[in-house]
Amino acid sequence: MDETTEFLRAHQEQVARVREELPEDEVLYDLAELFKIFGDSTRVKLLYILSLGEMCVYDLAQLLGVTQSAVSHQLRALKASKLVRYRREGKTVFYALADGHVKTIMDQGLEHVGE
Amino acid sequence: MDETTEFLRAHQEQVARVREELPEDEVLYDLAELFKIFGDSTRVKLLYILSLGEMCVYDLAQLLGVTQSAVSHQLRALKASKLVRYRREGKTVFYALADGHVKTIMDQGLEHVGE
DNA sequence: TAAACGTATGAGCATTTGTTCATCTGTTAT
DNA sequence: ATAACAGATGAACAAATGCTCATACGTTTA
Repeated sequence: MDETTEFLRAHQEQVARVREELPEDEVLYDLAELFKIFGDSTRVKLLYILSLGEMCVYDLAQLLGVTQSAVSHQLRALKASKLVRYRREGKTVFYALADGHVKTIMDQGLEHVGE
Repeated sequence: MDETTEFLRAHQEQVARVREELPEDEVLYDLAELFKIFGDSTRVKLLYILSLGEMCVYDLAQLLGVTQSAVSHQLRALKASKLVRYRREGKTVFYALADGHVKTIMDQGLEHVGE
């Protein structure tokens, strides 16, 4: 076996090994979908606000400086990803983080960007 | 002060308090930009692969099932975000994760999606 | 029951994003 | 020197995304 062939074989071997260790495509797809949620400044801001406590839609819109409609649309996405929960109190709906993962993920991110 | 006024005042107070606790807009913007990177299945897959060890562009393209060009474009984004580092060895360039944050963030995410 | 209020949702539109194709740069081998 | 190879980059295009506007829904109050 010459050097070139040996080189190619080594590559193929590594590729094959990694392919085995890789999670299912679907899992990584879901992972990307999750992070997509955090990948928008309106939404991270929203999530950060909710990490400080529950809040109603109107106040969220005020804090974010966008339409009530826009917030509502975003909250819908967050609900779909099970990142927030909500409770109704009369005409008002209060949103809050669904669990601790969200804060942990944001904190790790903030550490990376140097905060 | 009637009930309605009191209700409004309480809202305003909470909004004001949260506004103070909120990080700079720029920080949250950077945070979103960081997560945007993870919010694409090609890129998370890429990052996951690199978490298993360094690898050259060609092999990455093979594993991801996309063009060499596409991988190169993505790696460029990852470099810009300081998520990967690289070293040249002859004609080949090997990429690897820049630091541990990346893996931590992905692991938290995987935990959330239930893996 | 009708008006008012907070929230949700669909349509439409402008922007952003990810990919491929073609081409260019840089390194090695003949 | 030049051909061959690994990777980088710009242009162009299709698809996805986030916003606003208009309107619908659910709850409360007059």
